[in-house]
Amino acid sequence: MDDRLKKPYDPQNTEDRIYKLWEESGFFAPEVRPEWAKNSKTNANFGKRFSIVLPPPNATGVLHLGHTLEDSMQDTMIRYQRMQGKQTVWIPGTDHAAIATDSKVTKMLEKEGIKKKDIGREKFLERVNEFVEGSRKTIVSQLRKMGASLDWSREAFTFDEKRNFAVRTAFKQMYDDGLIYRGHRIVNWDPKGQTVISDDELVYEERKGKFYTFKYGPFEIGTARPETKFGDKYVVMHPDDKRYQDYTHGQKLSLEWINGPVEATVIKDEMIDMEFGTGVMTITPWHSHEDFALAEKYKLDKEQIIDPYGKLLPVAQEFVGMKITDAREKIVEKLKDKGLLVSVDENYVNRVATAERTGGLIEPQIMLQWFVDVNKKIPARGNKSLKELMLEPVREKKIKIIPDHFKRVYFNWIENLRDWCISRQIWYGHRIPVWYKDEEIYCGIKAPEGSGWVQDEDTLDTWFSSGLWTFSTLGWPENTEDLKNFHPTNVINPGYEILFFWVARMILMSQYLIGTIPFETVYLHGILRDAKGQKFSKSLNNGVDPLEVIKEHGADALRMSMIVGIGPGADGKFDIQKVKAYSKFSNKIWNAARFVYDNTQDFTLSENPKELKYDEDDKKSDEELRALIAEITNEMDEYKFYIVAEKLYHYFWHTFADIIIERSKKKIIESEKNNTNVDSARALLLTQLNTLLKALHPFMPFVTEEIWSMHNRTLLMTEKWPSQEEI
RNA sequence: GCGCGCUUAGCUCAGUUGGUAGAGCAGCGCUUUUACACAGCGAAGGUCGGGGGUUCGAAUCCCUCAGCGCGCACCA
Repeated sequence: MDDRLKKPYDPQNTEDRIYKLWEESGFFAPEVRPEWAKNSKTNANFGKRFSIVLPPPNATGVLHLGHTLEDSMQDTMIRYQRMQGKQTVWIPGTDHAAIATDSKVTKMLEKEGIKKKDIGREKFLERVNEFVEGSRKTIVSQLRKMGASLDWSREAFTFDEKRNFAVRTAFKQMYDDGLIYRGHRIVNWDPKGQTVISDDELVYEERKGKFYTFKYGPFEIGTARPETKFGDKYVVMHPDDKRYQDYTHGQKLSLEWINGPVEATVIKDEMIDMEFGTGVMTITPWHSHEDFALAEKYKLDKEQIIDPYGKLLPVAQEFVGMKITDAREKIVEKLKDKGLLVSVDENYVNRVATAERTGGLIEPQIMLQWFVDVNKKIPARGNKSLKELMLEPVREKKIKIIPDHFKRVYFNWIENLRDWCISRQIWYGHRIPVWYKDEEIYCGIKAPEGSGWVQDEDTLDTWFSSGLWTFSTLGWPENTEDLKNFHPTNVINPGYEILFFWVARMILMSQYLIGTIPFETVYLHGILRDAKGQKFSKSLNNGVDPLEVIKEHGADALRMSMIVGIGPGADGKFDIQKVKAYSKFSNKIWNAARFVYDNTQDFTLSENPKELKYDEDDKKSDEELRALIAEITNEMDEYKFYIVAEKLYHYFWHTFADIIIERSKKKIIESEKNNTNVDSARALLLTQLNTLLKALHPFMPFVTEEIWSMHNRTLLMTEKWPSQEEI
């Protein structure tokens, strides 16, 4: 017996060694394959391929437990498919996460007393790159610790040379097709981050504030934001509101307002909720999405009140230059003095929009920005719009979303989708490939010839480059072998919280740029929470370092705890007890192997197992395992890993160990007394163990590989997944 | 307001097309027998949120009520 087996299983002294073995074998890459897999006679899946791209972790930090959930699932998928004889590739990479990284490095510099603007764009970007490279290295080493069989030769970064080329190519094509346009639109301005952000990057928060009611000529109007009201010269009410039936649409009224008399125009529109407040409101088109829409509808004037720093403009007259937060009470005071304040509700709960990354309070502004038109018909794509290109494959089931109910959420989002604002006023990111010279505009993959051209200062929304990920990692826009072989990818495995951010954008980009779906299956996972069900967060200080868990309990145990009992789309709770339980299971497998190997010394399995004469009990056990294999193979194909893992656990422990091993003990003892032949019992033990090691390998790769290595020269990783007939 | 999900053992959660309910932890009892004592084995524990319906049969399908959670939109 191998000496290693004499002690309990020790993951810490095993895992790194095994990982090195795998990596050096070259089998993570699709080009390197075992002989049986290269042969159409021995491989039922000959010629089939299977690819996954890793959702690239943000290069803003280290991996947390949430990532290990994804890593465990995807490695299980890819190892299973590899053992099925398919040519598999799982592509690693990291995401530059433009705005998140930019704001993180900005904060780091601030701690050093350095202001971004003082060191300039170039120096700042040097610092960012340095930081990102550090994070990337950490992330890569953590993925190795998890046992992830990623093809490192294909590692990509959303902001490396090749991906930058892909981004410029994509941008130009969309620009030429009129899908990307520059225009003055109302956008979400983050005064803190000094950049625009997309609708999806908003986080709404409930805040208690004051709700004021003012006299506005013959009306009473309500507002939570008096500081925006200077320019208000349109007063809106519902056409069916009997209280105001004496006023007509377009009627002009002179009235006294904050800084003197104004001429107000009556607008009648059904957008008004008669039940809310007094049923009358004034509008501020420059600083409200809804008011903007109304102003567009009736071609009303729009006036800017607040500047990008959150200060009042000259329209505010005596309040000019004041911060809006400081001005608010003073404006109310003035209105009160003028006798225009009717009432103040102190307990008003307002939902305010904040920026996801900086926490800044969003101020809608009309600004010149770049947008992706989601409604424009595209002749090259059957006259469909991007919206339709996103809807179609999911509707027609070319893309399957697991769990199924998320497709309704997806449809709901697309139906309400507005044009996607893609320009950002930050330095870190893909620079917009557009140049200006006087009145001329040039969009191209390379800078235009000639002097005097100035490139657009803005960078792109990080999701623009992530949207290309399934094919930019495979070499697009070059028509590479990888692209031909591995796109569309088979499955993508992100958390449901990035269904819109990422999954939808990948479908958009792939459908439009290459005319195919990016993946066949979207397996959404949930959020991993702590044992109490709280989100992991810095403020709660409930973070758990995956490396510590691996060090103490082993990667296999952590992986199992991430898979068993966590259904698709369901949030999981991290409980160290669960990890401990699967660490015991690792040891159980180890000890069972010890027993089997101990009792099968000088015994080799017959080439033709069918010659074996099992007794009734053993025959039953043999059939039971075959049935289990058939069952779990189907379930693996249906991405039901959480069920398979549990079944294997249960079979190994309560059938193989409790029944088969125990029964064989009796037989072996008896045979020693009576000198009978127990080869069939030994054969059953060895066959069952081998089969179970193979079946467990995608879930618990380290312990299974280590045991396998004691009696086999091949790598378990490249063994053939057991089939019912071949056991 | 629109939509989605959840409610199963003391706790945290699984349960694939409807066919006598499962795991981990906790608790209880037993055990050093040729794998395994930081272990193993065994027993116990559930009217599957309430009510109604379809069915030979429902945790599973339909209706309804209640509680919890989430997403989207609006909030002048």
